Amino acid sequence: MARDSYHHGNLRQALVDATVALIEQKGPMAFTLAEAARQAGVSAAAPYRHFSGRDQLLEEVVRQGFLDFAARLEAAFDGGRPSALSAFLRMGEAYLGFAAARPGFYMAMFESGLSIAGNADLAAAAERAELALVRAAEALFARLPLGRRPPATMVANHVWALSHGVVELFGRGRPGTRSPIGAAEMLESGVLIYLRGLGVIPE
Amino acid sequence: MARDSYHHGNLRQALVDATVALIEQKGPMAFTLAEAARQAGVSAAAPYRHFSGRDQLLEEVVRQGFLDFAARLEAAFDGGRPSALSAFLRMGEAYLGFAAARPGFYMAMFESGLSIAGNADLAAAAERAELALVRAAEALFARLPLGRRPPATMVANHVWALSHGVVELFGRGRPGTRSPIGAAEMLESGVLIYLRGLGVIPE
DNA sequence: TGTACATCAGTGAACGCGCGTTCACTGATGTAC
DNA sequence: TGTACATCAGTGAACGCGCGTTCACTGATGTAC
Repeated sequence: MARDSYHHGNLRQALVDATVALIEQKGPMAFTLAEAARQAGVSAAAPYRHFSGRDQLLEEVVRQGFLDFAARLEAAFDGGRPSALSAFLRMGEAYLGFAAARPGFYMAMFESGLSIAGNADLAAAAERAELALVRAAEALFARLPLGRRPPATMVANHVWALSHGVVELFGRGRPGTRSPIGAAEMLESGVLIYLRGLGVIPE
Repeated sequence: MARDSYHHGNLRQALVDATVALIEQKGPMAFTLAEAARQAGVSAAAPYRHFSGRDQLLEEVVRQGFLDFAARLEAAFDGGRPSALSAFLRMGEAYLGFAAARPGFYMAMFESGLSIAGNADLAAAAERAELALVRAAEALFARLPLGRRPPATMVANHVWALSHGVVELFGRGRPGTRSPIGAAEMLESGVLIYLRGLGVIPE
């Protein structure tokens, strides 16, 4: 953290890290370029050597966030081993794990109000995450007869929405009434009921 | 809207309305007391006759939002007529309907970062909405044998989380890839699959 | 290895801005008689 | 119905603040010879 010379060495990434820490502590509304620079031990003008401005720094945070997010989802799925179902549930855990371990990234990605569609890099990174979810859903249906397979994109979207809702409402005690049941159990039970409804889990 | 005298007449509510409109247009981060006052056609100091400050105005918006939200959910459920299932689905529509018709309120309630637990009035209003969901879930299970009824609170939370996720991710095209299927269809299909998984819908 | 010099990555002062909030004030309204 | 007066709900000027951004600058680094 401490500067050992006039040059910082890795200011660009240090600013990204500071931004994440700031958002984690005080929410995405509280992030300011000036504060991020201060946290990185640098003058308020220094960030302009690496970013065109406040917005571009935030975009870089979101981009890195989506890449890490996608990587975690992919790693959790692990090609669907040992079974597509267990891999799918592991992916749900990874979703919550990311939101819990990197709340600053998660908030920047989903709560900062930044438009993802407007930036090609961001859209690509977000799409990689979505693709991981869709592939996992497809694997889940691989053994079902062709005519009985639900649309994988729809299923991926349902599960994403449920996961996101659980994070927002119960992952950080948002709507006053913190649920007695933890977020992880909440998501897993919900996904299991949903998959039973799809006919993926017999009985 | 136009002032016809020195006294505004209903400034308190006009400020609430202006806040909602502002948040709707530019997101919860962009709301400022000064801008709300401007929109209400009043000096920047005037709001202090009705609110202790910026935060209290936002709290009032959230409070009114939760009351309207709860009222809509209750009205949609309508005592579970004609059937608990159709009433439950109607309630899901009402959830999305509120988010779509009053996005300013929805954003203030769920995206402004305001702590609901810290304010007794807000907590009460939010609880009324949650209660409506729990009651609807209970009605859904009324015909099931006692031993086979799922915990209504869990079901209410699952559905709330799914609804919220759908609003956030697909209701306003958040994560880049606006889904081809609309938010309403997305929620209804998800809830139906979930309820089938619960055994509420036979087949 | 040494030197000259271009380039890079910082500094610090300054700017204009809009915000939240306070303050003494004043016009409008409501009430007692 | 009129009048005196208290109270209410605004005004407008002022404040201190922190922000985003620009600018000329300078110290550190890398490279050609």
